[in-house]
Amino acid sequence: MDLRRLRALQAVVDTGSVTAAADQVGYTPSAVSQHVAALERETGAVLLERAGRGIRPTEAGRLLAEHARDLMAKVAEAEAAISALQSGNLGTLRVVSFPTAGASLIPPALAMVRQELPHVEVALRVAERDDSMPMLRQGEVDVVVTVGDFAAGEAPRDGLTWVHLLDDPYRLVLPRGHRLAGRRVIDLAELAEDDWVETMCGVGCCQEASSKAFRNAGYEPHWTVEADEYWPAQGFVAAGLGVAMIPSLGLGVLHDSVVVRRLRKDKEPVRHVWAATRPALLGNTPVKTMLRALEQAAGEHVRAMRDGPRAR
Amino acid sequence: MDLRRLRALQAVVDTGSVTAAADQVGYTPSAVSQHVAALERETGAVLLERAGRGIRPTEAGRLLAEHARDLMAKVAEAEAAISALQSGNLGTLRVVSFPTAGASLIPPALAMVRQELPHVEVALRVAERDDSMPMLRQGEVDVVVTVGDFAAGEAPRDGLTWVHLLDDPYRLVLPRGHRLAGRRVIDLAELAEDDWVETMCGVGCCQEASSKAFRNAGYEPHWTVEADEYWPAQGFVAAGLGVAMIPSLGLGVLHDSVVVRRLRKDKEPVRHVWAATRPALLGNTPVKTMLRALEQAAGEHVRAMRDGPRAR
DNA sequence: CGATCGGTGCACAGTAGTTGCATGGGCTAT
DNA sequence: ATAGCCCATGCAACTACTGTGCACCGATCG
Repeated sequence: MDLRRLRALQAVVDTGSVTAAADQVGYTPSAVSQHVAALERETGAVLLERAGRGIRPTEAGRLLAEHARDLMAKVAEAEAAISALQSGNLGTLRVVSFPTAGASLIPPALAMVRQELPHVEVALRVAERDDSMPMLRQGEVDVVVTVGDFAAGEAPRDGLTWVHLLDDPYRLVLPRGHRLAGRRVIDLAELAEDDWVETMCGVGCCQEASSKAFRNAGYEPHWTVEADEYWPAQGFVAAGLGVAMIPSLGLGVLHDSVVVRRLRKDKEPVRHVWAATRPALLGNTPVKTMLRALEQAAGEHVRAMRDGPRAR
Repeated sequence: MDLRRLRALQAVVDTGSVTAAADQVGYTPSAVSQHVAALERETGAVLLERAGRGIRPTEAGRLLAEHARDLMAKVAEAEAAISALQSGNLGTLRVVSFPTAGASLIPPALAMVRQELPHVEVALRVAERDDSMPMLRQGEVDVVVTVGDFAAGEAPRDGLTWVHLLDDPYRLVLPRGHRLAGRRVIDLAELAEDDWVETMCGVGCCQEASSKAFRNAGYEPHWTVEADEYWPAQGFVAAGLGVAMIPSLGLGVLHDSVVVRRLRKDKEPVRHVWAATRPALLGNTPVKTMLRALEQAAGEHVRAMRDGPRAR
């Protein structure tokens, strides 16, 4: 059974004439007649009978035309659904991010997506890179926001599409009364004798940059307490348990009793924050929108860091 | 949008593999791949993405495949409906008959149809030939049972299909005490002086044969009362208002006080009773069944007339 | 690292679809 | 009654499409 034939039959039944049907569907009367003849061969039923110099649909013809109408409606429905999905009026966008981005980068980006594509459902999960990348490759999620060990412009050619979001610099967090609190820029070496609050953000892929910075400064810091997140870490600093080195994305909210200071530009450790997706999804409106939103949110974060009164 | 393509896509999404889908629908993997590619071109959506050495359907692919499943179900539904209609498990059979057949011929025929095709609706109307034939030609009804002015084997070539059912002989109906009531066969000429009960069955096309018989007998009968149907006419005869000539089909029920007698075979007027349908309907199971049933009912009526104890 | 598997692109063969034209039946106006 | 027109259909020719076979490429597995 062929949709064009059913369409032709439906037109014939609707108009009551082969010629008018031909006009309607843009064929010649001959083509319409042959389509109906083919349907009659396939179904074994007589669909039209001659009536005077025109034709009249039989009961079978009317019945099949009725079903054809149903089918056309279903086809239109399918097309509408696909085009809705294409334009982002439907579907689910599945995003995974690493924990810190989940606080400062994702919320504004998601807000933008939800505003632009209000009918898209967004499913957000938080996971480290070792978990999130396989999920992306296996098609369980559509967009991953993660820390990469490669700098901007050095995206790996691994079959995925990488979008550089920002280089997230580590900052020093000092208690308000710290001897270096008055300085705007601090060299890591100056803190060799201080106590340190350790921050274990999950499995520590984001620790690489910071530990390298300590190696370069020539000492291993003296850890006092270990915080499992960046916000409690601020509390430990405020309580005087030590100083901490925290990436700027982790400083979205600040404790009253701490100050944030930059490290010397040339020795400033950074986390390369990337978004990744599968190339097949680049035509996907929600994915495109999300990537755009992430870039914009990242840009705004960078601007806020540069201009912000608290140097965060 | 093409059903074959949707079918291919559905198979791919179901099996998760182009090759397996090709096996399922009986194509080569290349053909399936190209069908999906065509769908992607038409919809502008990516339906499949490569995953390892296989493929994985995208959200759009799954969505479209789901709609394809719906469509296939609708197509199967349409095919089932048509084949049900073909086999006579569906639909409406519209029959028109002349009044007398509506009493003796139609009921057993309809009973047979309803038994053989219990799901077919039957719409029965009663009309004279001048009304019923246009109805048949215009497609308002499917089968007409009527009195024809042509004998068996002389069906007109008028674009319709005619089936001879029976030659319905006129009978004499006499009151029990009539002077000729003891005879089995009567010559019409013997009743020249009797009073007659006239029977006007509608517009009187069925009167032709009887009036010709009177002309042949050489007299014009003396009409006393006019009955609009055959059953009341029996009542008039029973009441002694005269004798009547009534076709055998009109004698399905007999009044207690009348007797039925044959006319001389060579002068016996008959009504040619025919069924007609449009040739396009000859493939229609209900129509075929109805025609067969009518022939059978007619045969049984003829047998009953021949063997019946009351010579009707 | 070679072998194999799965998917895809390309050229070709076969088939189906579309058109234009001729035919035939049926209605209508003269 | 009849000529003319209209509508549907069959036929031949051309066109477009579809399916196949083969080669290629990337990915996986031994």
